[in-house]
Amino acid sequence: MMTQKNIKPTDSEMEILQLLWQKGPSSVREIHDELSKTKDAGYTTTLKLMQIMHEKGLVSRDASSKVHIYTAALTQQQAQQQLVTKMIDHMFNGSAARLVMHTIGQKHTSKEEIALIKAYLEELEKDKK
Amino acid sequence: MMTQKNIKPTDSEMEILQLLWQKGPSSVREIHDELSKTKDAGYTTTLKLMQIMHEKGLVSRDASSKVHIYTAALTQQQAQQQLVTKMIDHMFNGSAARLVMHTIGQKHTSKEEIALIKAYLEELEKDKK
DNA sequence: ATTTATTTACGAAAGTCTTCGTACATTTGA
DNA sequence: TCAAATGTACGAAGACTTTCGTAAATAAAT
Repeated sequence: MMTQKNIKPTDSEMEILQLLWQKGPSSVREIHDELSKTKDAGYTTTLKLMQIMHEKGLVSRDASSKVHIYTAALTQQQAQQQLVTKMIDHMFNGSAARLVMHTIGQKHTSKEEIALIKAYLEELEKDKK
Repeated sequence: MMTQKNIKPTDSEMEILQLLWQKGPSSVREIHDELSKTKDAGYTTTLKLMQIMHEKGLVSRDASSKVHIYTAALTQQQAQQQLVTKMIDHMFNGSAARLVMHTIGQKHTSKEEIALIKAYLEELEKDKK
């Protein structure tokens, strides 16, 4: 059996996935209300997007009651994984280290954040020993 | 004066930008030959793409001779920056540390890569002291 | 000089994404 | 009960992307 086709969410679909991860299984209404805070689109637009996402297998839904409830079909982990991997391959020549160093090397990475990373690295080392 | 409109390259445009960064200023022919190694599209398709990229301001070109020479209008740095920033904002809740830890936490990040990152962090610390 | 090859310009088809209007079904509540 | 509100389904328009065929200009070759 082949692994689920690698469907790439569009930006709009991504916004909806974000909300589904954040709020858990939700109705179109709930997603739409949240979405309209930052975006200007009609209700049926959101509905249609979510229906298409369902066709694509990006979300599953429970249609047992009138108000259908949608659930993300990917974990946030999986989606992040795909994006990061693609980014490393295409933009950073396959080197995770380059991505990391590029990211850290930005001025808006705070001292606290760097400390976090360092702590994490040290944890890693401890485990390996 | 407002900063150059934030045009987002499509995936196809990104492929061409990659090649322009890699090979420097190039003709359509050069880009197309390289592109066809991994992709199957006609010459005029590549041409059209690059013309559109020119309209969008993603590339500049020298049309003084018959064979136009195209140059990326963004540095690779700038493009990486945009992508990484967007990713951090949208997928990692604004925390660069989370992106970094997620990236390192993948099994295909080798010991050598991790060592590189550690060395980099230590350099950073030295500079700050 | 004239044919051949290479290149740009242009337009249009096919595909995808986003948007919304309209129709129909179901629930709510007066 | 039956009108109003809310929800889903569907189709189609408009925008954008990708693709390529054809025509016209320029350069190269014989």
